[in-house]
Amino acid sequence: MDSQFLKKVGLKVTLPRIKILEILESAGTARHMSAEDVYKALLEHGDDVGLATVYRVLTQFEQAGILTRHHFEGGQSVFEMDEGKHHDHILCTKCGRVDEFVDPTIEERQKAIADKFGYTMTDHSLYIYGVCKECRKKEKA
Amino acid sequence: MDSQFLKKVGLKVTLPRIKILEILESAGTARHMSAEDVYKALLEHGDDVGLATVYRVLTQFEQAGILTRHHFEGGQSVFEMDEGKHHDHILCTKCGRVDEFVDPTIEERQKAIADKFGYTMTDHSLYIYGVCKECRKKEKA
DNA sequence: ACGACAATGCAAAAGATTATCATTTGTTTG
DNA sequence: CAAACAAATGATAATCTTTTGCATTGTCGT
Repeated sequence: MDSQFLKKVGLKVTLPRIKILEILESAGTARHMSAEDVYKALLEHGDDVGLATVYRVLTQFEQAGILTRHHFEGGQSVFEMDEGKHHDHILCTKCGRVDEFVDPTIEERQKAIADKFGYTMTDHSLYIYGVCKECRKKEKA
Repeated sequence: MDSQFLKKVGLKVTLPRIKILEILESAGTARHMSAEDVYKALLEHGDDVGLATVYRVLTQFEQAGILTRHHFEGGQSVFEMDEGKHHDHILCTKCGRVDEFVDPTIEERQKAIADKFGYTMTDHSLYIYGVCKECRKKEKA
């Protein structure tokens, strides 16, 4: 994912956009970041980017298909790099841990349901909430 | 759903709470209301209830299990009376129409996924987004 | 390098929700 | 049934997230 990519989607190659891409790409396990998260990460790296720009760029990246925006419980949107493969999420309500999964059966059923109700499905979101193994251990203690 | 119900869940029987219950019960097709929606409906009925109270009461009702809160796309929370039977939603992104469904296969798969990842499932939310039949017709025209 | 136009930063604004606090209203008790 | 207490309300301010306006700066094609 280099700067050529930005041009391809009609965005100028600017420093803020490059920095934000770097943050998102290097996020590793913490792939699910809010705008605020990205902003803080930028500051920690010594990159001085305005919060408004972070919001603007994340929205543009979403529209360009580079990112996916999720609405987890708790108000703010979180973003993650879109690596081509769609997936859903299961979240721990205690520690915030997020795991990803794909279930072909569920995908199928969803399409069937949309058909049955006469909808053309454009999108869907499935979040499973629960308590992960680690947090259950802690609770007992 | 009478006032005795409120007492049972530890809430005093007050005018605002009764009025809000009435609005929710009589909502009919428009069962999915935001706090603002409820507030406006109250004003239209000539009931003078503060917006803060609406938010407070809706939250209390949610905790009491009378209501379910949903996080549809678009920022604000929407509430609906909980009639015992769990269901998921399919929404039209053009006109805002909402339909409800239950799919036992999906429910099952979700539990299986939670197990597989070591989670104790507490909740889940599934929203299918699409364009309904009516809106497709309008678009062609 | 120049000029057009997009992108940025800052601060103000907007939208949804929550907190504060003085006042009012249910509920409980004598 | 009225006093007494606690809970609930309403108005407003505060908070939090996100968006917008606008002057300034940076990109990119020529």
